[in-house]
Amino acid sequence: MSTASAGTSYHHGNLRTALVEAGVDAVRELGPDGVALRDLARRVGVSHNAAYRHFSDRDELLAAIADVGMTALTESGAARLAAVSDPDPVRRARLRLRELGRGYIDFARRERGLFRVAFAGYPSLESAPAMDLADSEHAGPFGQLNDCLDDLVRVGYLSPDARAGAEFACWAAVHGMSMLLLEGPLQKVPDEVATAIIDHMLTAIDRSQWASGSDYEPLD
Amino acid sequence: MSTASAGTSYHHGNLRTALVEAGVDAVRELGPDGVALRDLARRVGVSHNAAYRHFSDRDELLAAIADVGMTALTESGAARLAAVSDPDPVRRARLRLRELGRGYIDFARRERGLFRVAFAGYPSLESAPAMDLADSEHAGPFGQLNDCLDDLVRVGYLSPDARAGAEFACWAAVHGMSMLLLEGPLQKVPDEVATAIIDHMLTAIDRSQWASGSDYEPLD
DNA sequence: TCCAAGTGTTGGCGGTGTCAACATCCGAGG
DNA sequence: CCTCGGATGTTGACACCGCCAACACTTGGA
Repeated sequence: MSTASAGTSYHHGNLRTALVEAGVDAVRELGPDGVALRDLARRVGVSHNAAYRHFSDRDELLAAIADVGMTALTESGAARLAAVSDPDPVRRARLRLRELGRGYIDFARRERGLFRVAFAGYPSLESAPAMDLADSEHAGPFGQLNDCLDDLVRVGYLSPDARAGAEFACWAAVHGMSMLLLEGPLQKVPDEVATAIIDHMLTAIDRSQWASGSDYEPLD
Repeated sequence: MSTASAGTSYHHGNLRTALVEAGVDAVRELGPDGVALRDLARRVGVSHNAAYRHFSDRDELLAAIADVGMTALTESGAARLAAVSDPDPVRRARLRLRELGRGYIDFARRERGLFRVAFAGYPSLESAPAMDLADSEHAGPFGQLNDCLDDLVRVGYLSPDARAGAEFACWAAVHGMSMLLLEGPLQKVPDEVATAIIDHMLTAIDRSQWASGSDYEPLD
C-alpha cells in the first residue's frame, strides 16, 4: 500500500510523493524552470500524463515542491535558532535574530533551486505556500522572525513602539540580500566579499532594532 | 534605412529593435516566461527563426529586454531624485534616499514584468544587465543609491565609518520588499497596508543611517 | 558586373503541457 | 464469491516552443 511495490505493477503505489521527490531533485539541479512534467514522469518510471491524476496542473506540482522547500527553510531556521546558547538573555535574543537571518541567506545560497521555487509566485494558486500572513499561527520563517522580534521586546532591547512593522523590514532586507546574491547583480561576488556584506547587513539590522536610547527625529 | 519601411519588403529594416519592443510589450503583459521567440516574430510580422539573425539565443533577447527594463528603472529613479526640492541640505539628502527607495519599489509594483526580467539571472550571460559592480561608473540604480549615501555623508547625517557597506544593506531591503510584494508572500496584501509597510521600512532605513549619536554596542 | 555577406524564409527535429479516450486494478456491496 | 464503479495509469494526439540546416532574396562594394 504505502511503500513502493517491487516489480512491475500497473499502479505505482504512491505516485504523488514520488513525483514531488523527483521534482525536488530536479529543482535542486536545474531550478524551477528545469522541471518538466514529462521528465519527472520518466524519472519515476511512469508514463506521461500519469501526473495529472494527482496534480491538475504543472503549477500545482511546482507548488507542492515549493512547499517542501519552504518546510526545509523553516527547519533550517529552527536549527539555527536552537544552536544559539548564550546565557545573557539580551545577547541571546540578539544573536537569535542574527542567526535566523544568516540561516535564511545561507539556505538561499546552499539550496538555490529550492529557495527560488519556494518564493516563486504562482498566480493560479490562491495563497503562497506555507505562509498565510493573515493566519494566526505563522508556522513558517515569518513566524520565526516574529518570535525573535517579540523576544527582543521582552528582554528590553527593542522598544515596543519600534516593534510594529519591524518584521517586514527585517524580512525584506534578508530576502533581498538572498535574491541579489542568488540571481541578481551580486551573483558572482567572491564568497568572502559576500559573507562580509551579509555580516554588515545583519549588524545593521541588529543596530536598527536598538532604537531605545536614540534621539532620532523622523522626516516630515 | 533606419525607419520601418512601408509595404512588403523582404528585409524588415530594423528587426532587432522591433523584436525588443515587442518583447518589452510581451514581458509587460505576461512576465519573462510569457515571451516566446516565435510569438514575438509573429507579432512583428516576420517568420520564426528570423530573430536568430539578431540574437543567438532566447536568453540573449531576454537580456536585451532586461536592459530596457533596467534603463527604465534607472530613469524612474532619476525622476524621483529630481523631484526632491528641500532647501535644507540634510533633509534634502535624507528625502532623496527615501524617494529613491520608494521609486524603486513603486517601479517594481507598477512594472511587474519589466522589473522581474531586469533582475532575472541569465547564467549564460557573463554579466548582469546594465550594472557591473566592479565597474567604475555605476550608471544604474546601484550608482544612484551610492550617490545618495555619499551625499548623506557629505551633509553629516551619516558617519563615514557607517557608510561602508551601507549600500548593500539598503539595496537588499528595498529589493527584498519589492520581491516580497511582487511574487512573494506579500503579493496580495491590500494596497494601503503595502504602502504602510513600505513607509515603515523606508523610515527604518533613514533612521539606521543616522548612526552618529548612538551608543550602540556591537555583538561579539 | 558580380559575388559575398547580411538578412529573412521554409522545413524539420525533439521537447513540452494538456486534453480525450482507453486500460487496468482494487475495494466495497451484493 | 462475484461484480462493478471509481481511482489510477496508458496511449495517442494537438498545438506550441527552441533550435538547427538549407535555401532565397537583397544589397553594397571589389
